[in-house]
Amino acid sequence: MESRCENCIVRQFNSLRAMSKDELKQVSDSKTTKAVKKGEPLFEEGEKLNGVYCVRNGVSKLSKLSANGKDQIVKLATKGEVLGQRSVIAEECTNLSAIAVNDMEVCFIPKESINNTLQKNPNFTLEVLRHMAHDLKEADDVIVNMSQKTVKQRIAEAFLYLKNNFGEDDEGFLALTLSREDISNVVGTATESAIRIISEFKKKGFIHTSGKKVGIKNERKLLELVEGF
Amino acid sequence: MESRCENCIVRQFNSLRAMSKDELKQVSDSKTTKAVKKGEPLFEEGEKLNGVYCVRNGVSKLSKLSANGKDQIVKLATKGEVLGQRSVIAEECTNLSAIAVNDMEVCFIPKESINNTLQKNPNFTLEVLRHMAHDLKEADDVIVNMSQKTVKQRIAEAFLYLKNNFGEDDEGFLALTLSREDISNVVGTATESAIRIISEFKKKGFIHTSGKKVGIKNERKLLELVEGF
DNA sequence: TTAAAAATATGACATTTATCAGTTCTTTTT
DNA sequence: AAAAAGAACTGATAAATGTCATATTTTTAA
Repeated sequence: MESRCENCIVRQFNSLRAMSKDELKQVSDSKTTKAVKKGEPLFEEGEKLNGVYCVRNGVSKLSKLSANGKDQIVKLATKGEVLGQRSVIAEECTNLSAIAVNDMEVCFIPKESINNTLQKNPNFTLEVLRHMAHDLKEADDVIVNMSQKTVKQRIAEAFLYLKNNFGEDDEGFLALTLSREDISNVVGTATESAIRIISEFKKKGFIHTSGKKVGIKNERKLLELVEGF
Repeated sequence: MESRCENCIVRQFNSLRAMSKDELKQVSDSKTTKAVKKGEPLFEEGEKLNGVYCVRNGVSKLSKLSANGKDQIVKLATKGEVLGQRSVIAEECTNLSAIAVNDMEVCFIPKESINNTLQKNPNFTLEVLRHMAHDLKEADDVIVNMSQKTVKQRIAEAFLYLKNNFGEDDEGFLALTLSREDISNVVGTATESAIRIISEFKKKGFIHTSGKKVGIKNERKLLELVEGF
């Protein structure tokens, strides 16, 4: 397993690629690698972060607890994504919890390394800015989906999203397996409602399931549903 | 009316305050001031923007058209806010429309001035980044509200938001008057549903109205409602 | 391997929200 | 000032979603 950031492939996907050799060396020297087991938190809502987490492997859900006691999953972050950036930059406590959806391997980079580069290397700052601009656009889209689409449409969309972003395994099941509860927390609905709609999709032949695993059988039908028939 | 950015008070509220004197001079020389009447667009979803808009006066709604033909208002931007930043930075078309809610005065700043400074002045870039980090956090909160709160709670919250961010007039009405349709587009519901709930609030003595105008009578009750009794 | 716990699933029912049709009030235009 | 257009409002009803109770299956731990 390669442990120098300079040689890490993951870096190609995130803003760290805009760092100079020296800066990268410094990050590499100060970083620590950490294994996080499924279900364990990287950090929790309200914590003050002393650095950011670069995901090498596995998937993390970023969620926020609502007043009614339910978690809302705002984003699923995978290989290459950097978590905690927002709160390190704004120097605030995190507004989100990050919990491993499956076993993960992450690198923790102390905020000093980040802040230092932010102040000295405009290219890096600009790169981070571009990423954040992208995240903001995605967040706007989520807002519109949440408020204008039905639960059925949101679940159909979630399955298509999972296929496009995480792919399928050999047997044609979605590579990222989420519990029914996680699915309901992604689309913002009651777990029972999510289960019911999943059953309906199964009956209609849009998907097939095996335990928690879900496979897409009729992508076109799901797409039509999302678009509103 | 002062027309040099160097002396513009509005600048204190946004990232332009991190510009150097020279940079500000350049922005001031290249900017154009524009009056936008109530209901007119600053720009529309899908357009390619050649610069950003700095709001001097008035309020703009940032919205996105959903598949079912309804607008979702994602944000209300007022004095001091800079619009179009996200799409200029990401070099993409806007994902949102900006329409004047009341008569506005805005300055258009060509993207060259912005991009130029972004590449040369890390302080400015960092300042923009901080603002965007803040916007992203707010967007996350909106996602959670949209998916976890009832329409009633969202409307109560909207009124409190309007009071806190735009204040009240001499007679105790909310200073920013929105049509019932705009309110329903902010909270993501049918206009009739919004009207019905506004009537209910009136009956219960939480608010009072006069035409379109809404005044908050019992802030505590509204707050309790938002928190879930 | 078995018992216990947790997750998934389904039914019955309550609540919330959307839709449609129509009325009244306000604003704009003539 | 009257006519026309657009908002605001209300009622009836349908559809979507949440809640609670309970059964079944799967996973975990003893």
